Amino acid sequence: MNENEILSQLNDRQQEAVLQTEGPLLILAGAGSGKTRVLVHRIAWLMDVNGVRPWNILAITFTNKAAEEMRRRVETITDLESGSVWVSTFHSLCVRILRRHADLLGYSRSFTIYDTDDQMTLMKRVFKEHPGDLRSMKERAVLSAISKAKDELTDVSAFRLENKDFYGEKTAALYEAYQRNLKESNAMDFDDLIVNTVRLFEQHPEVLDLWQERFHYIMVDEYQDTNTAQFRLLSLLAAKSGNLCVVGDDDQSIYKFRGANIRNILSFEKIFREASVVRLEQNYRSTGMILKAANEVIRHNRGRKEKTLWTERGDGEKVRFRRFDNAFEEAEFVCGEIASDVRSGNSRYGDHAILYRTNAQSRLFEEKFLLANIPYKIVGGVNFYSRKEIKDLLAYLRMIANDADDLSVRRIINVPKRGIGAATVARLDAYAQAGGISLCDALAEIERIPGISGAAASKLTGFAGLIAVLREKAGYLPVHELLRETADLTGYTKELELENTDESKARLENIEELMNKASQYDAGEETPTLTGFLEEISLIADIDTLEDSDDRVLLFTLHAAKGLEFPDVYMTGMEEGLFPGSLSIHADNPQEEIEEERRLAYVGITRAMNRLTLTCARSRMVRGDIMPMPISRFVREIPKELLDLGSTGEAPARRKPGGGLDERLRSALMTDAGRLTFGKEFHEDTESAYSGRSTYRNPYLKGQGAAGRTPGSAPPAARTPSGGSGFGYETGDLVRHIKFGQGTVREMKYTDRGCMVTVDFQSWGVKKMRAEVANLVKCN
DNA sequence: TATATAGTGTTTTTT
DNA sequence: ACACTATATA
Repeated sequence: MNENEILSQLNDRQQEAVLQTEGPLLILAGAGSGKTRVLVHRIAWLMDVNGVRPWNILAITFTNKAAEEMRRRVETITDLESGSVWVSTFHSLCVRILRRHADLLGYSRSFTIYDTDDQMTLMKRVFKEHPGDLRSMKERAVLSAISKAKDELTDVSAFRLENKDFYGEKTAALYEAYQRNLKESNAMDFDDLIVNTVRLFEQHPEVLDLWQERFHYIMVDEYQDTNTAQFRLLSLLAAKSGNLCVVGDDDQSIYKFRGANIRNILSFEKIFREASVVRLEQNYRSTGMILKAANEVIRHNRGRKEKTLWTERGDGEKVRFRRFDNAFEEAEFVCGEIASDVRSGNSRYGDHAILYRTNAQSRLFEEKFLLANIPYKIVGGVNFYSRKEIKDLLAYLRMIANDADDLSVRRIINVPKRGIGAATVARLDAYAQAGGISLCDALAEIERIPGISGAAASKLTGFAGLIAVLREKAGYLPVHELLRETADLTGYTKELELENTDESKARLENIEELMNKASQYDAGEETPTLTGFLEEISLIADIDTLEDSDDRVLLFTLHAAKGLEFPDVYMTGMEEGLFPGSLSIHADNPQEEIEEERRLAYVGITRAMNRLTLTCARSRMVRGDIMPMPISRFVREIPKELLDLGSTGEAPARRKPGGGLDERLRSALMTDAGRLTFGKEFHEDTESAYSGRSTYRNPYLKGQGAAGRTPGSAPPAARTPSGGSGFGYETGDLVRHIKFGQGTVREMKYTDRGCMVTVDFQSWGVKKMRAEVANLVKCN
């Protein structure tokens, strides 16, 4: 593109940001103000107008998905091959650098990356090794102290100097032991990736020079969420060229708990004194009502850079607020609304997003969507890669790739069960410790290990042999085949097959899924390697795998939703104690903590393009008991004229505590309203979902029958349950469910909640569900 | 050594 | 509510 083409697509402020290519630049970009657009056009300008070579440009994004998106957009507007522009996250960037120079820091290039679970396992081990009275300390707390230290680039000796009290000293000792263990295992945790890159640059000026020469122009997205270590990294890289452009919004800083340093943005101008500042305040995303609500909420924060977003879009609909008796009804409402929206043809499932504060809240929604056969995807939450069977198999791969990885060896030395007990492992470990060698190395010298008897020794030899075979295969097999061999040769698959329970079947499915991912990796990479595969799955988050093309309702935590936008957004669980969470309300520094929560609310509100709905429950199950939940202060901070309170009209600002008769009547009305939506219309909708638009593919079913039924084959299914079954099937019939597959109807019972049908599914066992929503289809 | 059971604590949020 | 740990038992 030429100059005019690039500039014509931008407003004045955006143009300013693109034209200012030299020197430090801070772009204060409000939510939805087109910051990605600016970054993309800036890259295009650098390349097409200024003639900068693509490989001299580095862009850092918050997620891999954002990186990919940016690369794609640059690709479409530039004349040049943009492939060699580096667009990556901090962590991926650091790994790429470290793989090249790890030996300078005393690591091998095949170092392993430890995730949060691995960190915990390692810390538990460190606790055990550590004599003395650590009983009162928690691994979690120590890990978080260490992580915090690393975010601030505080090494063990500095930590020791800063923390001289009893617990400080203990923590310092644990920090030291933890780091030693990591290094001996040739492993780094997430924080180490950043810290070690900084150390590399500081200790090896020639290496720093190399990379400074490479990156003449550096751009950083989501700058408000960088921590001290990341900022140091940027300063080092940009020290020579001085061309550092950061884009951020202090109002969207929501990762303080992870070390994000809001000072980085508030004082950028002080640190880089000749820095230019550009403000982007025109919002292109949301309607006026939504934007006003967002402005009103964030206005309650002190210590922010004053700015007010505006839009040329019209006011649009008011922000809807609905309150329900419990979380169950809240979920029914949201589910029913989305179902009827899609049925009416106004939107697709993928236009809707459900946001919540904690991952635990997703379960209720999941249940509803499952029963209603609405395609959905929960992003984040229980990580696929943290499932036991996945971690087990990956542990095998890791020990193949990195023989110093004792943590992985320990994990799978007796998995599946091969009769190697704790006592034997302890002796092996003692021998390895004494000789200063890894467990793998010790395995090669079994005959010399004292105390290991004939039986135990032969079992260990067998294990060592197995590993040797796998290692040999790793030399020539692609990753997915190596994975299959591993699952077979170790007997892992066999064991699960023999177990033959619902759970073991699900685990087998997961293993299959892992192999699929490996195949995808093998196919998509120019030079696939085992290390590369392991690295990819450690650094790729759930959100990164999201395909825009598939049409499903998306469920996120508010954190995970950052940087995304949706036409129709539901913010759920708007309750004091949940959001803002009780931890922040009762913190030592409530003001600060609540402000962070408020920024989170701001992020949530500004995700919405056309319609925003806030919901909450009067009572909610919290850790086992039912708690009364007041309406979130963030709802109350929105002026009433911006809110649509629904037909039952509960004014959030003056709700009577205790609830008199009035209140109870209104509750009842509210409940009914929820039911109405859910009952009649809902059923019709699930049918329309079945008969066409849905692209939902059930991951639990393979091959035929995995997709929804073909258009036109929907059953006539009368809704009135009077007389016969009224559902197109009866007791004894073979039926099919989209998730559970085929099963036999055992019982049909009519209650005041409608017809409850009990089905004995072939691969899931007996399930009881509401016939109205189960959408069972009779098989012939 | 492996398994069943009772008891314990735990959670915001994530690369 | 749930997962994880320590303990008792075969």
